[in-house]
Amino acid sequence: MATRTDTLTLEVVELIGTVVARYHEEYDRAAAEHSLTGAQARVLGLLSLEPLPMRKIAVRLKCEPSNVTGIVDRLETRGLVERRPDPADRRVKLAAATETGRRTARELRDALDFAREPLAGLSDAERTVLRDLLRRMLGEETP
Amino acid sequence: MATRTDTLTLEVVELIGTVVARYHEEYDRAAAEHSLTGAQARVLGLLSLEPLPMRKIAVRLKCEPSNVTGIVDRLETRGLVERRPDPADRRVKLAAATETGRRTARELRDALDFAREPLAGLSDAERTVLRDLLRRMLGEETP
DNA sequence: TGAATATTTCATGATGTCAAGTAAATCGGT
DNA sequence: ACCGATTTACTTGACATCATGAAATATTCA
Repeated sequence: MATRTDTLTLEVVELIGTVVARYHEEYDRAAAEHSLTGAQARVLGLLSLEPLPMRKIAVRLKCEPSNVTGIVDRLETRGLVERRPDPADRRVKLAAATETGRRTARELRDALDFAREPLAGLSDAERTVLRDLLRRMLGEETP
Repeated sequence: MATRTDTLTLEVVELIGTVVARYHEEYDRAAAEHSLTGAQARVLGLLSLEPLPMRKIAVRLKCEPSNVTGIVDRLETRGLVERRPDPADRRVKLAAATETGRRTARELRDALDFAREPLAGLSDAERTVLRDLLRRMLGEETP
């Protein structure tokens, strides 16, 4: 059984820290190429899949709804997103990506090669092992 | 050979995204328990290992030196960090963790169970595989 | 009608950038 | 070795973004 401080475990923890750092670097760099911040890119990515009420964006981002107002404001100013009324509930405003917004989101996704490219160096079998280990690490049961 | 969009690769990419999100949740939660922000906790963690000039902190954080001034200011106000002159170069200010700061940093590290605890569910052999796969993903050669 | 919900606005603080300023070290020519 | 010019380290100030929380408004629901 591993102690809390055995070398192997600490090594893996540090590697995960590096993965996290690398992921953010890549994400922010890709966003910056479109003059977007990380938060804006994240919201735009969500809205490129489907329109969402402000409330749900806040839940996904794990932040206060009042914060989302500003982020969507900035995206809307740049014509990447628009607010629509929800026909079913007049309290709700749906934020939806515009055509320009969807195009930008697509370019962003394509630029996010951080994980994809290095994974090309692994075989299918290795990728499968990695997937299963990550799943167990995250407490998801292998289906 | 994997295409850019094969299911397995996308699955792994998404898992890594989840790992990143989980990591930050845990990190910020642990920091918040000590009334620290993520950035403050990160700097305190660095300084608990060794005193560093402001410049080097900025390099580690990949941000502007002017930003570090504020973060260290706040840590200093709370008595967790102090600024010392560098005897070798009077332009330089060394930021160093105080005794209180080192204790806080230690508690923070102990609270960061995100990666350690779920890793306990993996065998030594599995951890070794995970370590090697992560290393290759990060482009580090296995020593 | 009264409670709960969705959004916005405002105040505040932390973080991030950039430009300008001060102090100290270093470099190059004499 | 000296001195002026450049570089380096840090801070300050102005400004944008992100984050929280409290209060205001509009709407829905019980």
